[in-house]
Amino acid sequence: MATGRTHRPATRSRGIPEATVARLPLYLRALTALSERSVPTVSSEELAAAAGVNSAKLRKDFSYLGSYGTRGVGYDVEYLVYQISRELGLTQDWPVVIVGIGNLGAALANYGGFASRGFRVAALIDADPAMAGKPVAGIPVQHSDDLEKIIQDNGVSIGVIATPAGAAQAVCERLVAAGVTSILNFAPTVLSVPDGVDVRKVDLSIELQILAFHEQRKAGEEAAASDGGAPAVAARSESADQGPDGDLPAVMPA
Amino acid sequence: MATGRTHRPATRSRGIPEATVARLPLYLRALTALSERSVPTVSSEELAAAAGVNSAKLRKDFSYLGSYGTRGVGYDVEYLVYQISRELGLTQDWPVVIVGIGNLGAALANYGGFASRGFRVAALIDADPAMAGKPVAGIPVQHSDDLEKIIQDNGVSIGVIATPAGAAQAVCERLVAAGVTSILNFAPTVLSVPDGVDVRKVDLSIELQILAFHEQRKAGEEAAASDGGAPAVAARSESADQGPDGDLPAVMPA
DNA sequence: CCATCTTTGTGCACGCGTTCACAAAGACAT
DNA sequence: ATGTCTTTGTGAACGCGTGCACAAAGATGG
Repeated sequence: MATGRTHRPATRSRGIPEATVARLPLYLRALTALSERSVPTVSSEELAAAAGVNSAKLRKDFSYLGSYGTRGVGYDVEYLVYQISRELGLTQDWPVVIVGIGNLGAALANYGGFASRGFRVAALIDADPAMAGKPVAGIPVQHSDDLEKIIQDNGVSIGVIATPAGAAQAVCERLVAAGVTSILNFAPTVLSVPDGVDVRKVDLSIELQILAFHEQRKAGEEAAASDGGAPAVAARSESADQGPDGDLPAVMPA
Repeated sequence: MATGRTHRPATRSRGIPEATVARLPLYLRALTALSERSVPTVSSEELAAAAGVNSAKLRKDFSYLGSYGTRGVGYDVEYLVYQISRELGLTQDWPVVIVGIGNLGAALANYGGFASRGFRVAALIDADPAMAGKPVAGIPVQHSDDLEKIIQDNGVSIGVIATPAGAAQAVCERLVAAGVTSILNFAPTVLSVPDGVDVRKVDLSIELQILAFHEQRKAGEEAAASDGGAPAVAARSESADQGPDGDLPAVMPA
C-alpha cells in the first residue's frame, strides 16, 4: 500500500492491475522453489496452492502477462520465472540505500533476501557521526551529509527509510531531491512526496493493531456463542508444501 | 502495504469493512499527535490530510463506528482517540511473543512502537541454545523447547514469527497448537493455518519487487517519451532487456 | 486421424471499496 | 428566532478485483 499522495489514481500500469503486480513476487518465490527442485512444469492448481491463492486468480494474473502456459500441461517453470522476473524488472541491478542504521536498519542491511533478487545495498547512511565508517553487514556506514552525493554516484533510485519518525519526512525530501523515485518507508509517519514518486509503507504497529482488532472480535464472538454454536477449529485450508526452502543466508526474512 | 495477508473470505467483522479497520490505526496515530498538541477538535478535512487519505473516505470510515462528530465543528480529538482505541481493542493488554531472535527479531524486540499501544513483549524465543538466557532489549531469550509453556503461562494470543523461512511453518503450528490465534509473519513463506487463525505477512523482498516494477515502468515511460514514442526500456545497468511488450519467445528453456 | 482427457484462458456476474455530491444538523451572529 | 455558514453523515454511482464456469486448445492414446 503506497502511502502519501503518491498513488496514481488508477493508472493501470501497462495494463497490469496493481493487485496482480503485488502477487507476482509471490508466484516468483514459489516458482523459484520449484525450479531449485528441478520441477519442469507446474499446473495453475499446484502453483496456486504453493502461493496460497485461488487458481482462477492465478491464471487471470498470468493472462495479463501473456499466454505462457500450455493447455493440458501447465506452465514451464523456468520460462515463467524468467518472464515474471523480467516483468518485475529483476533482470537488472537495483542499487538501494538504507537511511537510518539503528536496530531495524542494521537488520535490513543484514537481510539476505536483498541481494538474492537484483537488489544491492549500495550504501548505508546515518545521521550519527559516531556511526560513520563503522561497518554494518560488511558495509561502512556513511554520514548523511553526503547523502546527495552517494545517491548520485551510485545511480540509486530506490531508498529505504528506517529512521525515527521525526526524521523521516526530511530524509524523504532529500532523497527525492537527489533523484530517488521509489521509497520503502519503515518510519511510522505519512510521507508526502511529489507526483511520480512511489512510496510503500511497512508499519509493524499498524499490523499488530489490525490483528488486535480481529483478536478482540474473536474473543467477543466466542463469549457470545459459548453456549450454542461450536467454533470447531478444523481442517487446514491448504497443504502448501514448501520444501526445506534452503533459502540460505543465516539471517532473516523480510 | 505493507503486506500481504491471509484473508478471511469476506466476513465483515462486526459490520466494519476490512479496509476501514486497516485505516483506523492511521487515524489513531494522527489523532494522538493532535492530542499531544492539545488540539481539542479536528475537521474531517484536516484529519484526512494528516492521515494521508480522502476526507470522504474518512467520514465514511467513522460512520461505521457511529456518529462521533459534530456538524459544523468536527470531531472531538480525545473522544475519538478513545473510541478508536476501544474499537481496535487497544484498551486491553496484549502479551506478544517473538519467535526467532536474529537480527530482525532483536530489532523488533527493541522497537518502541510495540509497547506504546497496549502490546507487551511477553517473551523472546529462539531455537539456538546459545541464545538462551541472553538478554535482548532487556528480556532474556528463552529456548523454543518451552514455547508451549510460555504461551500458556502468559496467556499469549498474538505471535510474531521472525525465524528463517524453513522454520516458520513448524513454529507456526506449535504456536497455534499452544493457543495463539493471530500471527504476524516476517518469514518469506506462505503459512497455512486452521480456520479461525489470522495471519498477516510482512515481506520486505516483496515490497522491493513491487517498487522495482513501478521503477522499471517509470524508466520505460521516460525513455519512450524522450525517444518519441517507441517503448524502449532505458538501460540502467546492463539490461539485456527487450521492450515492455517483448512477447518474443525469448529464451524458452527446453 | 479421431476420440478423449487435461488444463488453460476468459466472459460474466457479483460484491467490496471509493468517490461524489448533497441534504440534514448544528454553531453562531444578528 | 431566524438566517447564514460550516461540516458531518450518507445515498448512489462507478470501478476494480474476485471467482465461477465453460469453451477452446493442445496433449495423449488408439
